[in-house]
Amino acid sequence: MSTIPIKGTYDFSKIEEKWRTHWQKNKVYKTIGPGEDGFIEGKPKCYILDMFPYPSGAGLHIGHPKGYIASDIYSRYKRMQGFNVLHPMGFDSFGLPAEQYAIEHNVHPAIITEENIDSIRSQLQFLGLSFDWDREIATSREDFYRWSQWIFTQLFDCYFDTDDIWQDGQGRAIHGRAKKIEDLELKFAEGKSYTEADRKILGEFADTSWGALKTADQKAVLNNYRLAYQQEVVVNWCPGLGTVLANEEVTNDGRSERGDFRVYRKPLKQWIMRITDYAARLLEDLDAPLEDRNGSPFALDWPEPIKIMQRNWIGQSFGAEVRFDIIDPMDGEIAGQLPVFTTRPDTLFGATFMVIAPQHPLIDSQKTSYLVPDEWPTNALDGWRGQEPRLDIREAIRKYIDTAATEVAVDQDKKEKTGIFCGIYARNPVNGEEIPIFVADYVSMDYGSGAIMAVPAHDERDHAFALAYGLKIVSVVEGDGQRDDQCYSGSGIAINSPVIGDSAFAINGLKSKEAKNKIIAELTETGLGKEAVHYKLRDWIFSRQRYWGEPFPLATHSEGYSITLDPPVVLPAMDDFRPETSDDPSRPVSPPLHRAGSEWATIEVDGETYQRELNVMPQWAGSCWYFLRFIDPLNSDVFCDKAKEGYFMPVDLYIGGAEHAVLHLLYARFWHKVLYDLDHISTPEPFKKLFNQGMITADAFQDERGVYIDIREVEFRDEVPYERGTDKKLTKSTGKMGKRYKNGLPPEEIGAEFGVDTLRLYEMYMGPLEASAPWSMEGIRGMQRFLQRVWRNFVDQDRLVKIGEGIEPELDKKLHQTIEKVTAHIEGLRFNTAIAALIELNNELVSLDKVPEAIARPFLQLLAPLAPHIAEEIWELADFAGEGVGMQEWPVSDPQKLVEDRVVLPIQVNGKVRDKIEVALSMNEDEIKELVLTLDSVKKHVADVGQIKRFILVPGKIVNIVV
RNA sequence: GCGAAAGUGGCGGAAUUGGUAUACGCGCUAGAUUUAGGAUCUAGUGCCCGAAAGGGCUUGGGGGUUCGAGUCCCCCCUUUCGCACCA
Repeated sequence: MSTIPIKGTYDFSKIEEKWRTHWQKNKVYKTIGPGEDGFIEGKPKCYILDMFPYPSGAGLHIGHPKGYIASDIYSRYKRMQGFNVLHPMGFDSFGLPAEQYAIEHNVHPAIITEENIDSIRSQLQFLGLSFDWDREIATSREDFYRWSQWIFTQLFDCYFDTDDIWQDGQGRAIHGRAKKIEDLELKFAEGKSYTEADRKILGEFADTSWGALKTADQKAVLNNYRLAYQQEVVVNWCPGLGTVLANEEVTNDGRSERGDFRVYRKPLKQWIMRITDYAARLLEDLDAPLEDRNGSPFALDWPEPIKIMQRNWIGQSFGAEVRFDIIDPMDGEIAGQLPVFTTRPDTLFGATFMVIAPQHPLIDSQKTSYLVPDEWPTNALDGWRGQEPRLDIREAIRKYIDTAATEVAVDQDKKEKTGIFCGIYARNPVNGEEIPIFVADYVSMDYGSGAIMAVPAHDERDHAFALAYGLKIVSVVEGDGQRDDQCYSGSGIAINSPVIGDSAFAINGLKSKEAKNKIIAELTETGLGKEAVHYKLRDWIFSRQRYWGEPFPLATHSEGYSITLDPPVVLPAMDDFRPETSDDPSRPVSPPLHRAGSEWATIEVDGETYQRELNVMPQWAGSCWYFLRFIDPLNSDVFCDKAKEGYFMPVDLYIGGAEHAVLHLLYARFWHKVLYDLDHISTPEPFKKLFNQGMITADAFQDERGVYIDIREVEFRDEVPYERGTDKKLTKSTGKMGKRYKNGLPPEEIGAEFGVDTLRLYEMYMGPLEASAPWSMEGIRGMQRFLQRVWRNFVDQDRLVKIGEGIEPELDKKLHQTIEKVTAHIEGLRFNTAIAALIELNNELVSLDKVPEAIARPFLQLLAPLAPHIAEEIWELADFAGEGVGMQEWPVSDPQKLVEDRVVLPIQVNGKVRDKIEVALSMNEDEIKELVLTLDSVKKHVADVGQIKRFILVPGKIVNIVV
């Protein structure tokens, strides 16, 4: 085990230590941007970004840096190609993980976060990653989060003008853009009319002109437009964590992803981001030809599966909004209208009932729209009365609503449909038929209008409900594979619908698509509905009831409206930063900043008293824009200098895990577009090329109680795993590397045993970067052997380089083929095959006494991005000129030397390889045919020439004789 | 249920537009060198039959297109990931 350093052997730890120190001390990888000393005008840039880590207390294991190694190789390669590479690193240090860790270890997050950052930074430096550490940022530092707060004020002080259709440099028409809220105020002052939502808020002042409104009422209207707005919404309240969670932070069985506590639905006033306004643009720009403000075109080069996930998440669907008249059960008059969204307007004639969500205002007894009669209508079937048919109707509905409301946020596997009749009927606009309205929890308030028209013959859910409640099923579409007793949700031909002459909605006999168009046209004509587009995407709840996050730069007036405060709003130092947790979902919500005291919470602005906002922002806030701060991290005047931003953006390569496929990437794109609309930045999208690296998986071992045993405590006897020194047999499983599974190894441990260059190479050699692959302690030795062989090929026992003159033409050809391959493979992020090509070339060098200089230089250059320490060391020993191999120009292959003049041609008979011949590439078909037919191996299978049906020659590739 | 990705030796994996399947590495076998080696070097290594020459088979399974299929088309199986009453 002991490595006695024999003179001249490859002493990786000394070499790596030496170069690591050299790079850091001399700031070799410092990036110089526009306006800074030494900036070279006209030098092309390349912005290579990693998804920054949160500074966990556990530190990094060897699985973490896979993506960082990849981006480092690419960065070093691009530098050698003459690019001004920006390759920064920072820390996502606000948020739950840091706070939870602080709570567990009873240390203040402000302290533990910086400690963790220090240790992770040194881990990253140990790996020889070429970050420019002068640009380090951390989202929890005041000089960073003041700008997160500033961006929030931008979102607060703007609105999305849907009516503005504008053109980008490509001439593409874009619908809607963010504008300053003052523009909207001006429009109102000039007489812009209020929307229905505005009027609702204004109540008795709905007809008052803008100028005559009180400030509070004006602000209340503006809240309807701001991209960051406040609203009481039903949220996922997790008393166990003492905070609200985003939908995506809640698991399928209604528990918190972090901590595994129960989550409840609770109405709460929250700050929300109006991301839905950007749904169409976020969707469109995934594939659109884009252009930055310097006129350079680009398009998103993202993995298709990630684009698909984003498309699904945004969930655009086309259809129609149809308004059904509601009939007041008391007097039979039309009491209002119930708008529904449907993707199948062609099935309107099959709508036999309607369903509304439990939160729908029609059945909210507190609202004026409440229409539930005081008795069960006589024509209501018994089965329509729900679980407790004896209850009177209002009581029964109230009970049903209550149950639905308190139920765990997401209810899985709840296939059987429940619901109850509301006692109210609606009139189908296309045929005047009166149909009952049910309330059921399979319809949710936050999609569409919270109400649906139910077409049991052609919708699975409606079908199930109709069967359970004995409702009419009318088939109106006839299509392939349809069965009488089942619902048919495909398209086909309209049936059981009016024929021409009977109705304006005559669609009988039309194909589904035509029927849709006709219905939509007619609905629009008659004012009963219109074409509509809906999105699954919801607005983004932005408040967290925690301590360790950005405070909102907001304060609230006693009349209820909020104003922005100038950042920074410094997070108050608090000894007790813990959230108030409990098991009781009904306890009032009180964020930790409550305890900062009224001295902090109360603030005076222009002689008026305001209360500071006590929620903080979610962890996403910092990661929505951190890549912009890297460009200009020390600027204290603006979040990012415009000239620098214009030079470095967009990010050319963004490497990170696929777990951020939707949320982080969608949120960051959203903020970016707002900043773009407000002309703070120059690109409509932040990340040009995205790449998701795969995981490194590892075996994990559990004892019979299911307790994980540290992999270092596992030993194998006859291939059976045991806990070291005991008779305890263990069971093996394979999966994610992590602290939980006790199967993660720290990079320092592997680096000390095998060397950092070896570790880097092995992680890249394990397979394609995007794939997951299992760690193997045997496999890594192969890479160590490779580097040892490189060392021995170049350096002798006395630590003298073995570099010579001259070069064999065959080896020269091999060199140029290798340059060609390595360049293409690194460019395509296929490092595994790049390394394989280098191994092949290196194996050719083993038999030589001296490596020709004409090979040595380019070989070390090709190796430098992958294994930088050893490459630098040999380059220095060889006394090659320049400031190190990493500063050399990337080698270029000579196309002349790549040309093959002779080629081995496989000879097939009936598709089976029977022989191989080496021929000059210049030989023509007749010559080859003549030659091939003289071969014994061919004669054996081709009795006589007359049998040959076809003679196929693919020049330079293959010969196939068909007999 | 919907959507996506993947399935190649004992193992990790390679293979532009269909054109020598198994590059490269691990492991294994034999030999060399060495006091020793988890060092190094050389040779071999997909599977089956065969002493050999040689032959047959092989990219999850089954069909198809083609002179020729890991690659294209259809059906099925398995694994992983994402979404999930979205009207």
